[in-house]
This record gives sequence, C-alpha cells and structure tokens, in this order.
Amino acid sequence: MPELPEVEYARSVAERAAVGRRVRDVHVEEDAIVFENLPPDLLRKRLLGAEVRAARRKGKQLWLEIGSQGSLLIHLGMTGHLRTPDERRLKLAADTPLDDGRWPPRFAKLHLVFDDDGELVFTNSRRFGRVRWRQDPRAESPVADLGFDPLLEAPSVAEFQGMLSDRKGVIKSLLLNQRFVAGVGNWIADEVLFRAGIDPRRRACDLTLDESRALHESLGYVIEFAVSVDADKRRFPDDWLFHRRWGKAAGVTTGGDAIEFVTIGGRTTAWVPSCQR
DNA sequence: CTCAGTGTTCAGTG
DNA sequence: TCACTGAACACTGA
Repeated sequence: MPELPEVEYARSVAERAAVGRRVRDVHVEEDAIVFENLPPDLLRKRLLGAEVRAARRKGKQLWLEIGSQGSLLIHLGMTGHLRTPDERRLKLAADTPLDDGRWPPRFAKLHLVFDDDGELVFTNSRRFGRVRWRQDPRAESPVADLGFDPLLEAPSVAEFQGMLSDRKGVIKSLLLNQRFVAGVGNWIADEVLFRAGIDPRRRACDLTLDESRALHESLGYVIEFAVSVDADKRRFPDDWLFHRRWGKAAGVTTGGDAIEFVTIGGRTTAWVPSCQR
C-alpha cells in the first residue's frame, strides 16, 4: 500500500507483466468514482490491441504508455494494488487479508490480458484510487503539479536547504505535501523525521542547516532502502519506527525511548520526544 | 457499533 | 494570489 516504495514496486510489476506486450482482452468494472470521467467503452477501445510501451512513475503516480496515443495513469489511493498471478503468490499473498488467493482478486477494477497470456489487475477496495487517461502525463495534472521525486531527481543538500527556508509551514505537513516532495506519505514522513531527530511540529524555515542536511540524508536513505527491498516491510531494519508504531510492539523504540502520538495535518503522527527536537 | 486509516482534494482562513 | 489547515471522501477491518 502505497507510498513511493510501494508504487515503485507496483511499477516494476507492471513493467515485467505488460511492457512489450499487446493487450488482448480488457475487463473494466463499472465504477464512476475510480474511473472518473473515463467511460468503460472508451477505455476498452483505447487499450484493445495496443502495445504497452513503458511503465513509469513519479511520486505516487504511475502510468503505462499505451501505443503512441497516450498513457493510462493510475493512482493506487490508500488501498490499491497491481496484481499478476505470480506477484500474488510471491510477495503479497500474506500482506493483506484481502488477498485470499482467488483470481482475479477481489475488488478488481481493471483486468488486462496480454498476447503472451500474462495478466495485470488493478484492485481497489476503498475507492480512493484513480484510473485516468492522459496524452502526456508529465505535462498535465496531476503529475505536472508534483514536487521532486526523491528517488529520481533529488535536489542537492544546498537546494533542499533553500527550499525549506522558504516554507513557514509545519515540517511534517510539508513532507506530506506532494507539490513539495512527491511520494512521501504518513509513515515515511514520520520515519524520516525520527531518523533526522527533528520534532515533527517544527516549522520548516526554523530548521538549522545541520537539521536540513540530516533530513535530506534520511529522506534519501529511507526511500532508497524501502525500494531496495521491494517495499517489503518484513525486510525493513529492526530499528525503524515503522515496526513500533502499530500493534503489539507499539509504544517504545528498540532503544527504549517512549513513542508518542499527536495529530498533525489531520494525520496520526508517531514520534519520540526524547530523540526529536 | 464506532472509528481509524500507508491519500488527495477543496473550501475556508489569514 | 499564496500558503496553510481541516473536513470530506469510501469502505474495510479491528
């Protein structure tokens, strides 16, 4: 479930299953919310017989280039996945109770079948995900409105320090602002601030140069590590706050420091007052 | 039964 | 106009 590392994994799943293939069959669920203004017949017409040329991503936005006409732009929302029969077995079978082994999976919204008999399914149980058509995604909303992607185009430390000094909002909220940095969600924002030792309630422009540098470093580290293990949370390092903010292990870090919760920008924020100033 | 939630948008405020 | 905040959205699972 989708912050940048999960979306990057979904992109790689789509790349392996779809790129270089032609679409032989399309099943579209009737869903005016998820498909916005995209009528099922039109979507089917655009996809059928077309070749998938590439699978790309910026922030949490993911798109498949379809022939030379345009791209199928997908946002996973809070509960979206891209599934293939293999991927389901290999990685995510144990990941969510929604995955009970059936194929096509529950909550399938779009089901593509390719000329090599491969398949790709977009699922979305709570319907915050979106499927859109864009001629040139990078030049149009919402991709055009995104800030930098920390994996693809991270600014230098000096540039990042300058960007922070221009912002007077709360740092946790700024990290969640996709127009500032694309791909950071609630748990990554908390993890990054924990690692950098910064109180999530601080104003961005009040951070010292050392703190800004630490934040730049931790943003790169957390995202690159999570991507390197295919966003598999079981492989995240033990000392990450991630493992300690929910469930039975919640409440105390591996170092023995108390974890507290506060609402910032409408989101539950986990932080460690004794380590974050 | 109630409520939180790995996300985004939009109305309202300063 | 800009920056920012908080509510609303849809629905499952705890």
